Amino acid sequence: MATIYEVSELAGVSLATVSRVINNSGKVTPATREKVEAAMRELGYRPNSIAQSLASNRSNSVGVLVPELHGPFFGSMLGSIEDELRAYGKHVIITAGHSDEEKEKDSIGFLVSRQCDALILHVYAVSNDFVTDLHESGTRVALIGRDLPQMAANCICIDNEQGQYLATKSLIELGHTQLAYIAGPLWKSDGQQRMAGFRRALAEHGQPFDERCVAEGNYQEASGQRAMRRLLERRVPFTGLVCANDVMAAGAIVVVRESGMTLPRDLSVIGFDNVFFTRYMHPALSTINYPIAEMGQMAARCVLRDVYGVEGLEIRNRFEPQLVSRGSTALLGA
Amino acid sequence: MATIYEVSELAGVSLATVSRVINNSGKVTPATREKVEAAMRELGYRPNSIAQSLASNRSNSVGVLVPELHGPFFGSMLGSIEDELRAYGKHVIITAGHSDEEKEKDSIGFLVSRQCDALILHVYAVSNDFVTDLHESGTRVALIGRDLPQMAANCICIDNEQGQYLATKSLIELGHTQLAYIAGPLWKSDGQQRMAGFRRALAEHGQPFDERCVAEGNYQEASGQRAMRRLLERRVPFTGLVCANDVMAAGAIVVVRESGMTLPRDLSVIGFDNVFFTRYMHPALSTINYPIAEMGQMAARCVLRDVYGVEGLEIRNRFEPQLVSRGSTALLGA
DNA sequence: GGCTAAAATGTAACCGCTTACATTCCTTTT
DNA sequence: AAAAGGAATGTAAGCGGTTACATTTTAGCC
Repeated sequence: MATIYEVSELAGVSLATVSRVINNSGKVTPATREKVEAAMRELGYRPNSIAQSLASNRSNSVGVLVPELHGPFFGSMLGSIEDELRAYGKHVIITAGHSDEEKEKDSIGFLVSRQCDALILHVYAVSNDFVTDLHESGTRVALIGRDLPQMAANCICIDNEQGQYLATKSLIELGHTQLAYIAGPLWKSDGQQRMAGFRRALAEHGQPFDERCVAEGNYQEASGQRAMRRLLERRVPFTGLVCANDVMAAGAIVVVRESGMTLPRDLSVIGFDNVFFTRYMHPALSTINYPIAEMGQMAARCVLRDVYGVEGLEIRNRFEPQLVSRGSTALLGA
Repeated sequence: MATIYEVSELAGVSLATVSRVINNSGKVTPATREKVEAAMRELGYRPNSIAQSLASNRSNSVGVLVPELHGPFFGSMLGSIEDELRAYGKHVIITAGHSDEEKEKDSIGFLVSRQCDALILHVYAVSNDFVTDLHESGTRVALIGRDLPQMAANCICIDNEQGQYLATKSLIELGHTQLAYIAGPLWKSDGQQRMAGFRRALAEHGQPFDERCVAEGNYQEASGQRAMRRLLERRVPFTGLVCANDVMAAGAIVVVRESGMTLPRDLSVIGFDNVFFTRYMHPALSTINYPIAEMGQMAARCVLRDVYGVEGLEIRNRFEPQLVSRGSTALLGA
């Protein structure tokens, strides 16, 4: 690969001038600009962005850390982040943290050492303090799914508690008085918040909370199946099932059908997230909309604004969950 | 961020020695290694990987280019690639090409200028010659979904024609004699191959090919819906629907239901890809297994073997599509 | 202890680019 | 026409590492 040196040689100018035309910085006579561009064309020159980063101390790349790459949820987020950043010529380095503290820290370390100009994080395992420390030590961070007062302007979040509350309330309003809940992992903040929303809805409508009607999962499909089996084994009857995410709901429904029930006649099920495949399910899954793509876009815009000085971007930090009623929930007894 | 210079200062050794302990290269006395490690710990030192890349001319990162980031298909692929590479300390830079020639070339250029040690490509728009040129010019490339004789050892592929043949044959064997086909984009090679498989199955079973029973889509859901509407409008009756991928099948099924038909009684539908959500559909979608995650893993292994000299990896270049029969297809009239 | 070879460590050039500052070249002004 | 000032270009010092090669230390042996 040709270097800037060869270009300057061929064009008969100095390194600095070539650099100026590459970066459109400083003053360059149209004539010499043309000479340089011709030389670059002739050599098929592309600047070595590693060297650019090292010299300029910015890399035009932003690091993204998500829990998982597979599955429906984070793909949407990554897609919107890449789209938004790419429109401004920035690029994306992606790592998966697998909700493991070591791995999350390791990934962050990698992204930082990789000179990412900023980080967009959707993390679970790492503590709030770790994130604020990172932020306060000068690393530019946008956070999705957590709200930290010290860096509120860079947090993009949604009210999980309220979302689960809405979901639960919708079933109660359909006449269901016996509800079961498949919770997310209770060591994760959103898992706790969603559980709290479930309980609040029960409490507000004077319904008792029964531990036997709750099973904890880990947001993955198989855990939804296991949770459903456990719920059925306990033989406490219920007519409505609230799930902390769509994927577990899909898993649970497999088990529901295995045991001979029909949706929504024998059981109303509601999920959470509104991932794309919920509308392919039959009956289509009722759920709570979690605008993850839009949230990713907002995180990207935070970065564009704070780090790259792009102006005039509309940014929303807080999103409201919304009920999406579809065929999987129905009036009790209908 | 501390630099190697500060570490050497604090440890009272030279830059070279610090570099040696970082890279475990050359001989270092246990005592001085300990001194250096202590200094690194004290300073919270992390090597600047940009500088390492520039100096050593390798970046320990591999670039991945996929058509899209959202959707079920490429997420699986990215997940397995990241897992495999990460196990060897390599990292992943991801870009989306959106099946557009300019964007694909631009992405490749970026990844190259980013000093990626290798590229894993799943591209559509760019020509075969472009890829082989890239390969022959010394860029390390692993190709998913295309088979180029000049670089067969670095191609990971599957027989699309055979897959679509199997899908079509399965419907014929269930007694269906009137089949419709929702094709993939016919300018993409896999779109053509799948179409060819559909036609071969018809021909082998003495069934005529009727253009009115074919509608072209672009692999996205909405195009599946549109295609289905077109097919219905033409009023040529059919009892079996073959789709070039699962996502379009899911879209088509929405329209099927809108028009009052029940699956699989009134229509048998089969997809292609076996993306994860097909088992959540109801009836679950029959399809052709396309082991995209495994193929991504193999591409990663190609890179590990060729570029990083990892030995003893089992690598498969060619995969066979397999029929997955589920509830969306049934015996005609059953 | 003195000599030598091997092992450990140090020196300095280099990777390809950016950028502060120095220099040269035009214009303009008087 | 000479001086002044601004525009264009050039020079060279980094950015933070790696690595070939030089130098020093250590160890082994007689």
